[in-house]
Amino acid sequence: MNEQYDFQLAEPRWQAFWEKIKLSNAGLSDTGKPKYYCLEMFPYPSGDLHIGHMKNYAIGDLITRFKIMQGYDVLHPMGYDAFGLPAENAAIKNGGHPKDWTQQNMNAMHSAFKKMGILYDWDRELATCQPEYYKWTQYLFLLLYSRGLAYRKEALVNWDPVDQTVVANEQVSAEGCSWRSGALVEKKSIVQWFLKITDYADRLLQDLDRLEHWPETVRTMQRNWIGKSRGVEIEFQVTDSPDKIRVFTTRPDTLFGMTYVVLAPEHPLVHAVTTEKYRSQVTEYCKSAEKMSEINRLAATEDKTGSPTGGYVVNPVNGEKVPIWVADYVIGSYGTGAVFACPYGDERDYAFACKYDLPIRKVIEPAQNTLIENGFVNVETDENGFVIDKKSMQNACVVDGEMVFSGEYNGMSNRDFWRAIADRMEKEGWGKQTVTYRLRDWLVSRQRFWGAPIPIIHCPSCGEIPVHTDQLPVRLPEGDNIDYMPKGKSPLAAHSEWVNVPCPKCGDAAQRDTDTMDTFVDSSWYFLRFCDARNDNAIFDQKSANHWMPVDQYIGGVEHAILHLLYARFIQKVVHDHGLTEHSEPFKALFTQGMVQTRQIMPDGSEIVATMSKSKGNAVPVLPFVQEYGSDAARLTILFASPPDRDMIWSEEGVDGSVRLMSRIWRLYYNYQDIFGKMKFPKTFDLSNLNPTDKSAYQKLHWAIKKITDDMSDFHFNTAIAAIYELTNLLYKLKEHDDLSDPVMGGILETLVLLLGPFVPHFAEELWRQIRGATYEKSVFHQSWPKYDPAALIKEEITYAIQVNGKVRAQITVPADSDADAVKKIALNFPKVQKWTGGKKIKRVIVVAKKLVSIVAK
RNA sequence: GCGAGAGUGGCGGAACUGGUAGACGCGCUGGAUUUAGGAUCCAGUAGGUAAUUCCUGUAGGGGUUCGAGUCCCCUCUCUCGCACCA
Repeated sequence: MNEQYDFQLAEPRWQAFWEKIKLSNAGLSDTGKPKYYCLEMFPYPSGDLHIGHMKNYAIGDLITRFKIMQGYDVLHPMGYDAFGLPAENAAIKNGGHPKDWTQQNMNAMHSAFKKMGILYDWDRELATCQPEYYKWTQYLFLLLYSRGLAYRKEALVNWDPVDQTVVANEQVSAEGCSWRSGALVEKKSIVQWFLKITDYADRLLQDLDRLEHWPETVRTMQRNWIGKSRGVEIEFQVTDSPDKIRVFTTRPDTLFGMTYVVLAPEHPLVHAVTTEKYRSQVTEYCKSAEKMSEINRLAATEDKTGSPTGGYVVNPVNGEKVPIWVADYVIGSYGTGAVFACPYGDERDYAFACKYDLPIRKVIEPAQNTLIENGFVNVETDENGFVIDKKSMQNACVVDGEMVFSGEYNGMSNRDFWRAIADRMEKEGWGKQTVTYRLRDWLVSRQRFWGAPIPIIHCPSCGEIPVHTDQLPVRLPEGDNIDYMPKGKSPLAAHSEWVNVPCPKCGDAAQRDTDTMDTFVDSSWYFLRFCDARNDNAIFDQKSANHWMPVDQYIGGVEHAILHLLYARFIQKVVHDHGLTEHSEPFKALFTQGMVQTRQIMPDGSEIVATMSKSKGNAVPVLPFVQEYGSDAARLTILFASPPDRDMIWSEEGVDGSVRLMSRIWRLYYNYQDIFGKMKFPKTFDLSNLNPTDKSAYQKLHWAIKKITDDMSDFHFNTAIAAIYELTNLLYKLKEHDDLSDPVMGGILETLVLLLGPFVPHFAEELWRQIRGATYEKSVFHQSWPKYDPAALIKEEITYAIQVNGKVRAQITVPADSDADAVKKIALNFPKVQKWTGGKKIKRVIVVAKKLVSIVAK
């Protein structure tokens, strides 16, 4: 054994060894081992792995190795989310085909993964840009199409002016910027492909309750994103017109308080209800509203604008005529694009009514004690319930109460009235209860080149014709005569020999659809493909999918809480409904790791903290770090630095501690190398036969086994590593004692290697081989994870803390089987305690078993 | 504005259902060994204090309790998500 551990030698050696013995290949044996599917979100092949990636993949590898040692048949695959704009932008900048740039990056990442020693089943490696993969993405699209879940329509969509393509709602930030380019999106009306995720809204919502191993935050975010609300749809007759305006509301109980109706500027009836007198004003308003939303969707909150139309509707409950307004605080694409306004009970309507001096009618008398809560001030009304001084209200009344000025319903609680009026409108036929979702259909067409072509042919006479599945994949053109420059249309459109094909149905001249799919489609099913990655005849084999799915542990960043995770759940459900898998949820447990950030000093001297990513230019690559300290030290540092779910600001400080720990452990084995090979070490000991030194070493080991095993299941890797430090520190102390015996120390060192395995795998493998000798051929990861000896955790003596009047004043150590009275007696007679109780009357003594004694003295 | 989470030494972070706050690590200080060390080992390290003493301390303020980082109320700060969703 060398005096020092040489990671530069050991790491490649054991990486090759693991590959040779197929340690990372899943499903090889029929030994009846239970399956375990561990998956990290696959990366976009941006070039090289940075520290943020490393954190993600280190966690996956840790779990994988831990589960292998626990006797599972572990599936742990890796691939690349390889379609996407950066490749295309690189092709524009440097020439060449996006394919080549992507392939280069994938090669670089593949070798980085290997240098990190992460245990992947490389036989299942995939890249979404390979025809062998996107063939099945296209197949999936056609499957959706055949089930009526993919359709084309013209819609006002989010246009990214930088990337020259549309993006989905989910892909636009709250500030109105595109998730990729960061550009402010514009609104544009284009014919687009959509996936009907709204059909699954309710199931996506309900099944969230079943995902008990998902973080609550992610479930809440998805719940909010789906945004289910129960309400009613009411139809209002427009006066002097056959038209009816349908509105959606969750507050039909405020119907008597309706004083006007509002249409969104893009509502189809705006022009029909507008009278001549208001026509030019309304047209002008709609135009400016459209422009507004293009310029800044943020602007609106305070300053609501609108215009009367001159039209009126009739309130079915009291026959009153109220004016129709058009205003952009109503969103065209949500609900019916129209609302009835009750300024009394809705803050937005209240603000609008104040601005345009529209009447407010009181309909709910809040209970006295709820008045102050909302800043609402009760106000005087005239005999018809109209508020006399609007401003004096200060705020809308959004609390529950009793109905007033609501005809025969006066005195009813507003909640009861809600149901009563809903029943009545259904009976009388002017309204019905409905459910509305915030979730919209998933817009999947992209006007760019580097994605899976949408496998549809447009024929002038036959219309949309899906490409026959045996004609898949619809391959992207190769060669270097392609102009990737974005022009608002996919570069494919300019490639005439690609576009022009005979119609599969009639044979006449037809054109391929030139859009490509959103890359989130590619990644919404890759976990299924991993179950059967080399299948040329089917998207995946049902038996394989049923065996491996669901993913037992999915690991990735929170940034995908809505986008990817919602899409993947949707696709899994579709595939399930199609009979391809028995599971309707893809990810049984989800762990969202915190992001790795960097601290940057800006040119103006200010400091910013930003998530590490290549596109931000602040990515710290892993390879130099790994080359300097070794993969094991690198991951140990990252895992020990903070709990994995917390964001961390990256710094290399701390790596010295990891290196130090490993060399300390190495020297421990170096010192004891003579005893290995000479003797066989017992696994457990009878504590009563051990001397105090042996005993405390043995007890600490078993404490550590328990601690590490428990922490591992809770993803508390930092405290598990702390336990390794503690054990090592104690062994260093004890080895100076003469009575530390070889059998005990040998047994501890044999077990410690196993505990190290998931954290520093190369190092552990090297030590294991050193212990077992050069002729030994098995991996440490074929050893089973150690179990703790419960007897070692039983304490014979217990230290009690003694508090006098709430302050800790002394400690006493008593035999573990001492009863409360005995402990109390010792405590009260303890000199240090008497110093504080002397001259006082003992009023109360509380003994908390195995913990402390609390004395109250006066 | 709404929703979620967080605030503990110089720093990263520990602390199970209320029970000795600061585990473990980084850094720092002192010592040992060494030709030398950014190697190794030992000791110390929340603040105050002469003290192996006592006091004060988990963003701030109140409360419950024998006992509060942990539970309750109020305030402040930060992060994330949604953002006129009717």
